[in-house]
Amino acid sequence: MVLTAATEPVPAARLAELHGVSATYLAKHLQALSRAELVHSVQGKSGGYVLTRPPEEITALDVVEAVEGPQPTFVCTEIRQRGPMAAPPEACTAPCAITRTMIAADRAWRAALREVSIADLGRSVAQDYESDALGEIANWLAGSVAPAGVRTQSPIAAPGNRGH
Amino acid sequence: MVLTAATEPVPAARLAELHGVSATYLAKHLQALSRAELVHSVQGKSGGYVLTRPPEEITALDVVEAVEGPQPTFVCTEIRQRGPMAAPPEACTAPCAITRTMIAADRAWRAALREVSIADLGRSVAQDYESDALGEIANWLAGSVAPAGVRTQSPIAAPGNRGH
DNA sequence: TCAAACTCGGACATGATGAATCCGAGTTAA
DNA sequence: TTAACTCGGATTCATCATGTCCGAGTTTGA
Repeated sequence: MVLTAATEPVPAARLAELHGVSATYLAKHLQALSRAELVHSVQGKSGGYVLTRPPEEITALDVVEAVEGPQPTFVCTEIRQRGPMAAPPEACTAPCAITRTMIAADRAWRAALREVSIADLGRSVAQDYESDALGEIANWLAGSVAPAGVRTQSPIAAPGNRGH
Repeated sequence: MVLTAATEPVPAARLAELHGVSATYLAKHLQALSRAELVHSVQGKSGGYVLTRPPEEITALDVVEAVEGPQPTFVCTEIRQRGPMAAPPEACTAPCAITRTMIAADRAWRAALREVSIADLGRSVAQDYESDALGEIANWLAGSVAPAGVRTQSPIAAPGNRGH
């Protein structure tokens, strides 16, 4: 969402400073977004990350699947094929009833995430704070380029910042 | 679902034998179902677990929330309140846009699970295998009561049965 | 042309959560 | 009264997510 406001490549370290989180860890997830072709990484001295598509064409589901993986959250262990009443393997070609239920719920979850785009999220925050927050962020990204040698240091991230 | 077919209390060990899984571990989750008031535990010599409600009134969501907990799967870490562009706490009374999106998806997931009952699942399996599977299971539960001392031993559960 | 500095990328420790287990308290049936 | 069998909570272990590090590659400026 921040990259929406940026006009030039933004380094991972800059994003981490903005959010007050670990730079190396944020980089890890940005790599996932890069693998998923959501952002394009440009290397070199003034490199960073850029969106590959307009924010209207990036859904929340795209982001979640990029970092969590596209595989469904429920995996069946086929206990129906175990124990004294085990069903024969040839009768277990299709997923079981419980699996079908979980898969259906999973689809509903993904469908809901597919409905909202990054652009939608940007508009939502603007409405929440009744100010052009993304514009201010864009300013901060452009400015605050510390002169050579002196780099603005972000405060230490609070321990135990369990994120998702 | 198995308890649907049973007419008498079923011990956790018996259920574990039927499914070919660890008895002690299955017991742990049955305790969760007991805490959630989905099953009632009767102690003593011929004790076990019994459903507290007719299977039509138990949804898949009830079971999932009983074992996973009712709290939403997404927790916000409030990174908007951190870093140089941190939003003031008084502006953060309501959940942020991303959190709202995740919560909405979570609701959709739970709604899908709420639509299917344990009774539905039982009918589904009967249809899947074109046989009264639950009836056969009920028979196995009633019979196969090994004479004193000799207890039918289930095969060792395959290692790495990662379940959900 | 060259060199230096800055970028991303994948490989490496650590901590927390879930998986699997054990033994004790309580109850029932004989 | 006793004895056996049940569930219940406290404990240990493995796995995954979290957090970190250093090397390969590229661009920019001199």
